Amino acid sequence: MRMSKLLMPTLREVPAEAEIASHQLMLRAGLIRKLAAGVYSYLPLGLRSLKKVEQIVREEMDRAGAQELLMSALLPAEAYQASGRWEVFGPSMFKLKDRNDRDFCLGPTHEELFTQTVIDNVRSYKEYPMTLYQIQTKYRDEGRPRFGLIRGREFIMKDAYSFDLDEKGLDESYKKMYDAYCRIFTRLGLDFTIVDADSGAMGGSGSQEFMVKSPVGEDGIAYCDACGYAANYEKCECIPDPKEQPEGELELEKIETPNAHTIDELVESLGMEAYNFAKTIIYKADDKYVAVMVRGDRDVNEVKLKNLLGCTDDPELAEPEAVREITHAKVGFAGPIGLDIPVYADKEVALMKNFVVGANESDMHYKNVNIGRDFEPDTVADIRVVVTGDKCPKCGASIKSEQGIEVGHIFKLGTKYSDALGLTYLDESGKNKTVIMGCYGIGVTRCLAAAVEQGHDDNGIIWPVSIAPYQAIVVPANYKSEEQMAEAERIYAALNDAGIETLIDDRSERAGVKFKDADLIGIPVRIVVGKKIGDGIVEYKERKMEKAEEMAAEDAVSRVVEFVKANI
RNA sequence: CGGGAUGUAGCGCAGUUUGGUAGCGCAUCUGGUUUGGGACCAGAGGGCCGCAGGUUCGAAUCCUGUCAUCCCGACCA
Repeated sequence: MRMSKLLMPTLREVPAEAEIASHQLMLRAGLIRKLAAGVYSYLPLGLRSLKKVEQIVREEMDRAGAQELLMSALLPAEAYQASGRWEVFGPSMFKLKDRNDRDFCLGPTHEELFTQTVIDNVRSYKEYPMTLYQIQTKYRDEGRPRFGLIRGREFIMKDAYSFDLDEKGLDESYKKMYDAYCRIFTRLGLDFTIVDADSGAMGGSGSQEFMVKSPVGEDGIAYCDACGYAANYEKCECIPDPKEQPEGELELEKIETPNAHTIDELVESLGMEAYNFAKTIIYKADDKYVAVMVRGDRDVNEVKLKNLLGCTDDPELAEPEAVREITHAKVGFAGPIGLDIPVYADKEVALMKNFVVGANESDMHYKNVNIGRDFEPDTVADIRVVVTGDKCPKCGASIKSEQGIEVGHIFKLGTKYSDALGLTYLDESGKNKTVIMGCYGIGVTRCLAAAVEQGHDDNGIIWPVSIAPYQAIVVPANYKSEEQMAEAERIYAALNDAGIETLIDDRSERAGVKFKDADLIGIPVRIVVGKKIGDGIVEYKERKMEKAEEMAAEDAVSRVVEFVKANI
């Protein structure tokens, strides 16, 4: 491609709206332009990279035996009504009406559609197992789109769904997708981590996320260097840390704690450590109230709580009025003693002795509280959030944490949608059974952003060869030199003939401008035709290299071909 | 959805406190000089100052409303 004809509006200055590297660079390099919050157009260079990501995903899905199809993005409401998700999605679904006042939406995800497609079109159990996928644009009206392509309202996703006759089949289908995902992210040049993820209350038997470690990631990863265990923060199992506990049981005491309604204030006024307290927090879950206890220096993990309670709605903090009614006290003085709602205590609380809790009376706390003597929790379970330094649940070493961008998620769905929509089959003995599903997503556009987030320096993007918009660039340093231009053209033609996707910077710009742009758009390898062309010498430089190397033009061409073939 | 900030030329910004006919840098166009890491000189074009009301002789500037964008948090099938 001739850059004199290429729509590549690079920006020298950083657009004010972009906060993170990938967003800034994708705008500056002329890959994307914003149309509205979380909605972007792809310009030629951006589209080329996007198509390459899609193609890698497609090749690996096909290799794994999945079949590609394509659903509409515009969907009638009925598609989501049977599963209840027309309501569940709420405001995050883009809803619209047609001219006859019929409800439609722009599809946020397609479990129902795939399930229905299989119901309508698969006739015999002999057709299973089957995995179907599509690469398609999704719409979610996010409360807060941000970070460019990392969290948009319109984005491209590869979603796949497996259909199996039994659990064993699901395990096999899941494993195939797992392997395919590893290949995909490796080919995309991403440095990724696979973490155990929450599989939700609907009883899926497994779920893993593919994370690209990055400080701008929105998900927390807890991991262990010693044994390789890694889990989503929400999912990571917590090993109780007993701290030192006093011997014996002291006498229960009610003490005045005026206006001390936070742990910090209690620590301050009583001169004790946060881990001598137990917080009691009133949650509302599906219109029922429960009390949740964690140690003073811990936080409640609402995902674990939700799974424990098995509620449909996410648990949320009870309204202040409800708290006052339940505890007969101001907010901040709730405790387990004398409460008439179920008490769920974290495992760590069960290990505590002579600790402090709210007294269910304004400005009062109990001191020297002991489980068994003063109250009995209805349930003891792991309901806190993991913290750095916790013991690894697998090997006991110290847990570390990092942020990650979720680029893929694989999930054993089970029968949630096949039950809801009635996807069954008759087995060989004529018995009616439910098809077991898995679902597997990859954020295609997000992968593009993640690749830039992971591959850039001060000068711009550093694309992996596999998804670079072009693989090589030829730069004649002085456009007024006929000799340089002619030789650049010759090299450009040679590279194209060798099957290398090549740009030639034939613009009448100064050399500095061309170098800056080549670096900014991140082309993996560059040949500069300069003054030494009289002796047949050009410069060869990979984007990652510090300095260019001089060599004969022919050698540079074969070096580029070699480099591209080795790194694709 | 709660908290905060910002909307002025394609991009980055000043001007708003104290009302007086809109400015700088980059980019664009023309001419000239340059030509290996975002050149220089001279000239030119480009604005419903987010939008709608209001106050005023007069509003980018003051008041009210509204919309949009970004940041922190909540939420994220």
